[in-house]
Amino acid sequence: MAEEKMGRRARKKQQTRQEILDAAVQNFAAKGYSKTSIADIMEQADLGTGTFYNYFDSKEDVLRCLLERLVTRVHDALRENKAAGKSQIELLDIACQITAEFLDANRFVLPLFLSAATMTEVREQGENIPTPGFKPVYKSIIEAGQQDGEIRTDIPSDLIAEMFHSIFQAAAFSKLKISFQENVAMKTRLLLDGIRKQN
Amino acid sequence: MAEEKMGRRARKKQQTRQEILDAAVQNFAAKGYSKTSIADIMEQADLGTGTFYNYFDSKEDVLRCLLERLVTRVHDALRENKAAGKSQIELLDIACQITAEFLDANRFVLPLFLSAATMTEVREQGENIPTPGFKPVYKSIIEAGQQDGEIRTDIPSDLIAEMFHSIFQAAAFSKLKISFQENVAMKTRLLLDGIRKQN
Amino acid sequence: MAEEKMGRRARKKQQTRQEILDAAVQNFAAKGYSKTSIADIMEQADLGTGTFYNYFDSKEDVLRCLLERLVTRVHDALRENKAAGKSQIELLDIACQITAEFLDANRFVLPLFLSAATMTEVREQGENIPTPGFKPVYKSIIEAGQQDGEIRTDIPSDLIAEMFHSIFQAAAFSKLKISFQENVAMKTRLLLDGIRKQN
Amino acid sequence: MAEEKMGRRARKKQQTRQEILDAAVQNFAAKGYSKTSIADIMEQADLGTGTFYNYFDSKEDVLRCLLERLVTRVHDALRENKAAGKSQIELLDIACQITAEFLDANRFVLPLFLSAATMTEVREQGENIPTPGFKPVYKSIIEAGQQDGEIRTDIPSDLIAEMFHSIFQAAAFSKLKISFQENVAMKTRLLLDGIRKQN
DNA sequence: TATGAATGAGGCTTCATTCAT
DNA sequence: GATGAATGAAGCCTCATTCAT
Repeated sequence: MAEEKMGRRARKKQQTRQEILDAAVQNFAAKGYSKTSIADIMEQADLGTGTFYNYFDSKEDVLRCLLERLVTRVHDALRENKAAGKSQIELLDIACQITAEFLDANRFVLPLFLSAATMTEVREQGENIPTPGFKPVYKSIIEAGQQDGEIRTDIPSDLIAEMFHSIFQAAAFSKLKISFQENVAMKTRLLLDGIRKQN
Repeated sequence: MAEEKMGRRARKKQQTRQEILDAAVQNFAAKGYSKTSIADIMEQADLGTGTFYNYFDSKEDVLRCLLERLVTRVHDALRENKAAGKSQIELLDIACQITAEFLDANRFVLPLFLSAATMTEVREQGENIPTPGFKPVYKSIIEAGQQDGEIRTDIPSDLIAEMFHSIFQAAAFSKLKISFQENVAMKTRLLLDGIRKQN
Repeated sequence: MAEEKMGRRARKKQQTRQEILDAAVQNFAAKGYSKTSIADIMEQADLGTGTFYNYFDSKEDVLRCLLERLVTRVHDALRENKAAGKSQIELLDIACQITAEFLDANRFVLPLFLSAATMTEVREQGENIPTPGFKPVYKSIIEAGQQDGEIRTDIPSDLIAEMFHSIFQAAAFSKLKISFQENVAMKTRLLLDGIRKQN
Repeated sequence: MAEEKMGRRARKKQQTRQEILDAAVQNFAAKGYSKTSIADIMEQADLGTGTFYNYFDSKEDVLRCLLERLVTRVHDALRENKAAGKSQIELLDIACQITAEFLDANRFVLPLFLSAATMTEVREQGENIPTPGFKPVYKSIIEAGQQDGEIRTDIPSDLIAEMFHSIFQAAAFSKLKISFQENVAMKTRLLLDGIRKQN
């Protein structure tokens, strides 16, 4: 890692940046993105307002960072688990589980995720914020499953991937009194049964 | 209907109100809720800014109206179609179709629907704006299906209803190049297959 | 009186005007002048907003009317009582009593009276709203008293008149738990003792 | 004093705050409280509009500050002068003189003082803005005088204190062409003669 | 005469961003 | 790098006033 090579200076900088991100996350989670001001964030971080701009370009920049971070971590976690020779359906199940675990521990980003689309400039319909690589992970597993004959092929892989994506949305806003992870687990079961190739 | 009895004055008033709603809808659809100012709306409606407040209490009030209207219409449309003696699964299919049609014609409200949660005060996680009766419609059909033995009972009806709800979210943000209604149709197929009781 | 000669038309008009004044008075008394909108007044009067302008030029016009009315009535009441051959000091006492009675029954105008100065355009320092004839009444009695040798002459009559005026202000804002009229009575006693010519 | 210990930054901040207060005072004096906008104040202060909110919560907050400041200063000035063994009547005379001097140098606050009642919500009749300690000072001198047998006891001290208070109001709005301080002096003489115990 | 919808100027307030220290 | 005062555009909302019916 580069971290070890960084001087004290650079390490301190990283740390401050992290503190700002943490503060942002807490505020976003508590009040929502648009109701959170940069002053709010920096006060929480116990830093001067102006300092913000030494680390980020804008409030939106923070959001972008948070989302990227989320995606990256999920992506990595999944890659590790794809190793063993499980069936694709099993892999999807595991993927959902890992994602759920991560989101459960970082619940706040999901609202961000969802609101991302609405809070910024006009984008091409349904384009919202990039979130590079979140759906692709799922998509690639699904396509492998379709080639293996495990998964139905009458529905495009993209579309199925979107359904997996929506599981987390649906669970995030669920009114049910079960845990987030259980919630995701049950929804995953429904979906897995729906996509399994019928003989 | 009262409409016939209304004087010219009242009719004009209704019409203006509608024009404002339309203008709001166009702006919300184009720029999102929070990026739309009341001035934007009223300029689009070709009315003075202050006139807005002869019809609505606040921007949030407009949103509330739009959502209510959406829910009411969908609800009504569904009730009409529940008449014939179709199976519950078939009913769900029809319900999704009708909802999709409505949303397709009123696409803009879906972003609203989603962003509703984030634009106001903090609410209990997943509470967002009431949207009375949207999910309940689906839930009641599902429960009927569970009693008839058509639909699996190992997953709570609420949770299944949430998945139906999320179909529309997922379709709204879809990046695929197929039509919204087709998109919903395919996702519905996946879900219906997933909830069907296995023999 | 002209009232008897007025046709039904004119009588109705007078009555409407009065209703508006009453409504204004109630609102001013309850919320203060600047927090009262013309819409408030006209709603209270159960009339359309626009109707206001058939009777008054502006909100300030209403205030002017109310003050004029107050002054006129007090003035008249005093004139009637000045008849009998009382001493000037006694007359002043009576004058205060009548004024207090009137103000007690029309309490709301006093705040108006006081705020009048601040709520309108810039006026020469201490000019505020005309209030024609309120102080003059007192002043003329005082001057008569000075000529009769009842009242001290080392203080200008104007200045004494102002002190009488201020009695009502002081009583209006009094925090004491006695009645307004008693309050005025005691303050009057102080002042009368202060202006009496010492032998 | 903390002032000496303040850094340059803090000192500048205090100064800016003062400049805003001064600008407010000038505007209030010229146009009255409610006709003065925050933009007016800040333009006079040659600062951006938004800057106002770095120093005050609202326009009403400014008013509160000004009144507090007035009261505090008068209070202090009086305390110093109470030292020497003057009679209570003499003390009252001095008190009026000092107050008049202060108000003469800060004329603007008097209109504030008076208009305070009308510019905010309805308050209990005669409650207006706190103005803590203005009347109490006078009241305590009066009560001492009553105990010493200098001042008449048939009128409550509160009520007499209110009369002293009203002297400044009456003088502020006076139409006479004499100076404010002379005006107060004469009115004070009237009142002192009125409250003196008759043998 | 009565109406009340329409108006738009103007008030208050928030906040992302800059910049001198 | 850190600071936080200053900024001013922009948003929301109120309201006296007009005018067509």
